[in-house]
Amino acid sequence: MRWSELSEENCSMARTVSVIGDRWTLLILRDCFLRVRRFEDFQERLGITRPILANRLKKLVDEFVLVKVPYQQRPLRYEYRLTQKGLDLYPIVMAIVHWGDVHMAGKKGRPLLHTHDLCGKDFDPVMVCSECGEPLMPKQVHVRPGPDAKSPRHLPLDTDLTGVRRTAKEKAAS
Amino acid sequence: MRWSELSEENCSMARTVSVIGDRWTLLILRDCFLRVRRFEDFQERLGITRPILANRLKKLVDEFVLVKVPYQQRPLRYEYRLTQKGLDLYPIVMAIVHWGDVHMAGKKGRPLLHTHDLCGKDFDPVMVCSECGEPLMPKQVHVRPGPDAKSPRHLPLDTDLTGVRRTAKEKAAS
DNA sequence: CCTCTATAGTTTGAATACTGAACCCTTATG
DNA sequence: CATAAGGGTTCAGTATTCAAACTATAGAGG
Repeated sequence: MRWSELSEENCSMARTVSVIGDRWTLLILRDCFLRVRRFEDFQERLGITRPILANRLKKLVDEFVLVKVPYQQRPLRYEYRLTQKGLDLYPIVMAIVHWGDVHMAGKKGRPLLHTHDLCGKDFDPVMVCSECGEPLMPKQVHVRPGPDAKSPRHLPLDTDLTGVRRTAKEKAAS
Repeated sequence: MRWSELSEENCSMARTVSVIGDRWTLLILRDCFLRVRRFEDFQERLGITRPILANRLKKLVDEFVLVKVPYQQRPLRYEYRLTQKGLDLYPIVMAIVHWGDVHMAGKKGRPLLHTHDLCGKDFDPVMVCSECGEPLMPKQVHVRPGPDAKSPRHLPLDTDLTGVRRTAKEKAAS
């Protein structure tokens, strides 16, 4: 499967991954949330090569995750800013950073702390259910086909979620 | 920068990305949360090539995100299961799927719905502050150096977060 | 014994993508 | 006119990925 085909998959994860599923893109987005906005700054901070940076920024602009905004005339120069679509990536970025804080931190602790202006405290991000507000546990969630369900390859419609997989033999028998 | 160097960066995002920052790895993990566990099943569902699948599964096992568990003897065969470290990736996966649902869905709606067993309702994942429980907005969060802060290249310690970037000239003057 | 099937990989050569270094363009400054 | 800042592009060499075929283990059937 090619990158270009990924975005046509009938799966929200595949479609998102077609936009941000690349190590450099994720690191660029991290820096965007840290208010980095200019080509030279991204390049210097990330240690990314210039051709790749140009390519990734262009892709993010094409996907409306970033916009180019002029910050000076003569010579005309642009900076890259998150759109609302880009700002909506915040939970993804925070979830990734938090997992790193918990599972990949060295002995000295975490590199960065986050403070919530609303309550004034250092916090961790927690993912909760929009309906009941309880933290989400993978084993307490199950999936079912939505209005746009159809891909036989990407929706496990014939998979029971109890963990008992059917063998080819069992499938053939049914 | 090489993949191998990424994991040594002084940044939780870079460290996490060194483990999961690859389109195939993310898609494999999605399937793990859908209870897919065997090589042939991943291969068929994802349309991934066999060498890459073997490589990515090995990497995830090396990182303790997955474990190989034998499910039969003679011939000895293993399946891949999420460890606790792997289960902790759930917020990342849910955040990615949710962004796709909101920003990349077609006209027909979303491919998959999620039901929360605790409250019985279809839900969206929401990221909240661990301290006050309010939903997190990027503009209401600021960062500060943690106990393991040090990388001059990856911590914006000299960046004011108001969006006003200093030019090289201004930096030189200070 | 011999072959076929199931499962889980490995090998191989061609196609793509990434890297590092250098170069290009515009305008301002000395 | 030379140099610098800022934002890219070009190019040759290296690394990754792809598709298809091949290997390995062991049970089932003849």
